[in-house]
Amino acid sequence: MAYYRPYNSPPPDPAVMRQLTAQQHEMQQRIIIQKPKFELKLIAGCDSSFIGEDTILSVFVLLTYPELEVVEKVWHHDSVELPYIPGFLAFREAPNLLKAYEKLQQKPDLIMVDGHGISHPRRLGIATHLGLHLNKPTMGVAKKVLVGKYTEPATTKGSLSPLVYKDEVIANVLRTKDNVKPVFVSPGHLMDLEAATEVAMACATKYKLPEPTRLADHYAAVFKQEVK
DNA sequence: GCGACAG
DNA sequence: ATCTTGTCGC
Repeated sequence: MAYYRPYNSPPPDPAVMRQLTAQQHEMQQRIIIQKPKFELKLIAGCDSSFIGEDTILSVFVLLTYPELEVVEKVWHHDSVELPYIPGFLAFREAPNLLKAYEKLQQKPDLIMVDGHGISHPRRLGIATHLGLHLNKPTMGVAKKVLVGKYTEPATTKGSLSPLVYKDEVIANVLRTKDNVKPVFVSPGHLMDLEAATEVAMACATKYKLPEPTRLADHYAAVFKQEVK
C-alpha cells in the first residue's frame, strides 16, 4: 500500500497503516447512501484547528434550517496522536470532534463536515467516518479535491460539475459564490449526493463556505484565542 | 515507475 | 492545519 507522507511528519508505522486501512474496509460495508429520510430542522457544522503541533480544537455549531440562525456552539480540545496522512484524516481528527459533539445539548438532524464524505479512495472521508460512528446523516464540504477528475464548473454561483472516480460520480464541484473557487460536496452517510448538493446550496448565502462549516471555522479561530 | 494527495 | 504583508477589487 502506497500512501503520501507530508515532508515534515514522522514516518507512520506500516503495521498501523495496514490496521487503519483494514478498519476502513470494514466500515465501508456499513455506509448507507440513500434519499434522506429525515426532516431537516437543525443542522450542525463542525471544524477543527490546531494549537501548536499536537493540540486539536474542534467546534460544533448548531443552526436552525432553513433560517440558519445559530442556536448553540460547543468546543473541545485535546492532544492528537497521529500525523496528518491523506486518506486517514478521520483517525487524526474524529476522536476530538466526537468529544465536542457530546457537549451539544440538542442533536442535529444532519452534520456538515469540513472535508470529504464518500469522495475518498475507500469512501471513508471524515464526514462518512463520523456518520458511521454517530449513526447520523452527514455530508462533506471540502475545499480541495482528494481523488477523482472534474472539469471546472461555470463561474457563476450555483454552477456545478461532477467529480468522477472509478466511473462513479462521488461528489459535485459546486460554485457557491461568483468568481470564487468551487467547493467539493459529497454525501457522508444516510443521504445522497443530490440532497447534499441541495443543502450546500441552501446554506451558501454570501460566502464561499456554506454557513455551518463557515461558522464552525470562525468559532474555531475565536475559541482558539481564548485558550491561548 | 512517476505523480497526486481532505485538514 | 499553520507560517505570514501588503494589496487588488467589490
